[in-house]
Amino acid sequence: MSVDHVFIVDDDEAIRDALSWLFQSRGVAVKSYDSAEAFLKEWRPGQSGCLLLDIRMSGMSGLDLFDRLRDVSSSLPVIFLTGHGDVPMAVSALKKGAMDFVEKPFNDNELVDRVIEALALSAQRREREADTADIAGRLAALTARERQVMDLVLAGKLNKVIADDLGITMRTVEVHRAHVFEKMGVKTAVELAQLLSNYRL
Amino acid sequence: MSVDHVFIVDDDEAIRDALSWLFQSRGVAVKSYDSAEAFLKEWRPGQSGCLLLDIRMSGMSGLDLFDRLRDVSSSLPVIFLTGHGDVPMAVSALKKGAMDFVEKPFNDNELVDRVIEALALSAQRREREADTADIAGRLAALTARERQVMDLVLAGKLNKVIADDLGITMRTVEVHRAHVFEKMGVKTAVELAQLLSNYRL
DNA sequence: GCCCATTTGTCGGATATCCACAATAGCCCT
DNA sequence: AGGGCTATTGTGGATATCCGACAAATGGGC
Repeated sequence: MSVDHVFIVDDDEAIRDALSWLFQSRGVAVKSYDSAEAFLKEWRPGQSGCLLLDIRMSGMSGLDLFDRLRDVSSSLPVIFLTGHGDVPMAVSALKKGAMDFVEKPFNDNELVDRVIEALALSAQRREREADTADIAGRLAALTARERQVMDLVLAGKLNKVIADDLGITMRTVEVHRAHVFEKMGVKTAVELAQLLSNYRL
Repeated sequence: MSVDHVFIVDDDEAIRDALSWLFQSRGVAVKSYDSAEAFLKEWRPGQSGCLLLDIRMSGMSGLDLFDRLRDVSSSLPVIFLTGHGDVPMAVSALKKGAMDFVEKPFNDNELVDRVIEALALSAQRREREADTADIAGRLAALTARERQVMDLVLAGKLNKVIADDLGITMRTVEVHRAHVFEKMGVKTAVELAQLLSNYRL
């Protein structure tokens, strides 16, 4: 099983070393990068962990990298580190979904706490995404007709009504309905509703 | 129908006047207060609108008022205004759920846009809360036994199994089930599941 | 005593579930 | 072209479940 890493992206070697030492001494695995580009080269969506991101860097800035990650719909929690941040920058980053925005020099213990929080969040998100992907996969296995029937079942309609709506026999509806239940791994319409309600959004 | 107001809380009369003029000229209703205490005296939970809150005030500070509103679980969106804010303060406010954190001097158009966003959010929250309260009310009307039966129904169990679990007759379960459906205003178990899935959390 | 919650019962119709058997159409692969 | 597979649709019948109306007994609280 892959351990969740803290990804450190900072062009200042002294900072990288200090952060690496800090987290490794607390038993948290670390990977360091000296630029946003270097991180992007290794990063694969789906990896979970926590990104510690310096804002001011030569080349791609931390904010640019953040936007890029949002584009690929990464759910990686991001904590910004900055030496010369201002209020509008912090507000903008947080409103865009950053987990935190910390000024250097930072308090070691607080930072570690935030990172551990973020790692927990990331693991939780990953789990949730795995569930969602699982559901999505099962939904994709449904045929178009089965999907239609399922939607009507979830609308609380009776098989007879569904048959009318689709212009087919009740018996056919029953077959589709049974297939939907089988493919989705449930035994009743209520279970199906519960399953989808938790993961549709 | 009550119009959504912008509530301005600032101890600087010049700011209050400027903001009042700004919003009234854009057709947004305004109520001004010269202190957090004055606002709290008039404020009733459930009112929707948007709070424009100065941080530095004599007496109760804006942050104190914000915390107080959170305690009474107010869903009023809050936009902080500040002349001398720093990054940690902004970060803290946003992480606690403030909608925005704006430094003076502010851009009129941007502020108005944010406020209009906030008013929309507030209206949406209010609607959602009304729905939730409605559901909560119906749930409260259920007897203990009906609630038990409902939970088992939502677990996808058959009446026969529910009867076994509760040590009562199937017929009795049917009666409770019918009462639950009637009180919750639904006709099928699936509708019940849909209803609760959207408002339970 | 009255109201309500809880429990139980019967009867019958409407619905849903399950199974066996069967047919048509479209697809991929050989 | 032929064979296999899936999706789709159909029939008939047996069984289980759900639902509504009518009825009634018990116990608690006002």
